[in-house]
Amino acid sequence: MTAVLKDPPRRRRGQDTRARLMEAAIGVLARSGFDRATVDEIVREAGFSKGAFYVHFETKEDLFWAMLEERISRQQEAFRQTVAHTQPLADNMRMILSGVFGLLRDDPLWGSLYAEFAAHASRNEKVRQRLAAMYERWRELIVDLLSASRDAGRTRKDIDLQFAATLLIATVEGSIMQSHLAPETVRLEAMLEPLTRTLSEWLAPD
Amino acid sequence: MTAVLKDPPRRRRGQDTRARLMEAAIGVLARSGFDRATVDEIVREAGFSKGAFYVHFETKEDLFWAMLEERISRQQEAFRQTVAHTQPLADNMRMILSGVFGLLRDDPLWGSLYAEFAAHASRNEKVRQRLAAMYERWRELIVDLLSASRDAGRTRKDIDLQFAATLLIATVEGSIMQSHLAPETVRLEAMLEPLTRTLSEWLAPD
DNA sequence: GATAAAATACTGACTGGTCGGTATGTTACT
DNA sequence: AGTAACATACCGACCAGTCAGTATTTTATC
Repeated sequence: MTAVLKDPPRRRRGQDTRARLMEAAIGVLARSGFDRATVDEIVREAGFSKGAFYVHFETKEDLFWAMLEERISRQQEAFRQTVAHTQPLADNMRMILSGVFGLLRDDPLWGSLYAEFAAHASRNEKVRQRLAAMYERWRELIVDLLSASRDAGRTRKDIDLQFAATLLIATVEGSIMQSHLAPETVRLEAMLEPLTRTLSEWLAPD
Repeated sequence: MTAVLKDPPRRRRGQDTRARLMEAAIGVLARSGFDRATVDEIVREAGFSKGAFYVHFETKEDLFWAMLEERISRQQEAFRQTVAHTQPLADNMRMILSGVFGLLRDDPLWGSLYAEFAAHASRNEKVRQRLAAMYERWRELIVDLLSASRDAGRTRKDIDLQFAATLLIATVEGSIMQSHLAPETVRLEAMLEPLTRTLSEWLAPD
């Protein structure tokens, strides 16, 4: 029963209602979590009525899916654009990290939302698979990057690329997690340079 | 007088009840999350009635706190015991990692529970502070360990210990995250050795 | 060491409120 | 006039928390 997403209705009246509902939902979901977030609150914040909501989404769960997809595709797009093939690996690393960190700085709700996604994923097999696929895609992108760098002699050869990619993701995600939950002691901005240096050194050939 | 027809193994009362409620709650919370988990389901699973619940907990939120505290203290106790001061840093590292990983393997619900805690923390300032304090405690433990190792000349001196501790935690937590959400591609057990080696090499003096 | 009284542990029906979803009506656009 | 977008009022299911009563254990009294 793959819940097919409703086609966005053609925009007729006013602005793009669906987009405004989703934007409002970001705030409400981050503030209250999926279960506590009420449809009434979302539509109120977006300046619409409940009826409008059910024109654009079949259920509340449907909205959740739409948001997850939207966030994932946006983030991966940003990632892809960042990995222009700057030559030195360290520069690439710095650009990727500052890209990701910047996204979080500009949109501070993302951290809460991601925590919500993760929690949902651990109890909902479908969501979990979607997040797993996202990880997989990231790993591919990173492996490609490292692979090219290795072929150019800029990265040590005695390293398993899959493991390296997993470790890189883990490091970044774990750092984000800590800065999200303990911002008074772990500041992402401050970690950019040391992280870049550490990871680059690790990957550099002797 | 005449023996009342009651189950011979009389239920122990009080003390035991609270523990059994909490144990049942672990499963229900991991499965449904805090908001969807109903008190009725928890007490049913524990074999009690709703009234019993409210003898031992003031609110559902109260139960959540109790569980958070219990998990944190248990994990830190395990950690403290693991860091017996085995001499080589690599061995210590391996023991710590396999300790943490083992905890997760033996109790697979922990991953879901932690995701739940994190999600809650990002919308509840009190919970967030409690988790932040937990991170802080971990950092202290790790800094102590590294500090001792450095003094013994077993760890490079040109490294900021706070940063190193943050990075170690991030790496481990991020790995756990991935293996939790994408177990088909990231297996914790398989990461034990490479992780140990990588982290040890990074910290070792040239 | 029996028994009553008090304290404690637990039961489960009930309530008051909440909220996702729907039914039906209204407005704007073609 | 017909249709899609939106509004509003409503319903039924669900659920945290309460409370009055029951069961069991502990303490007090003789």
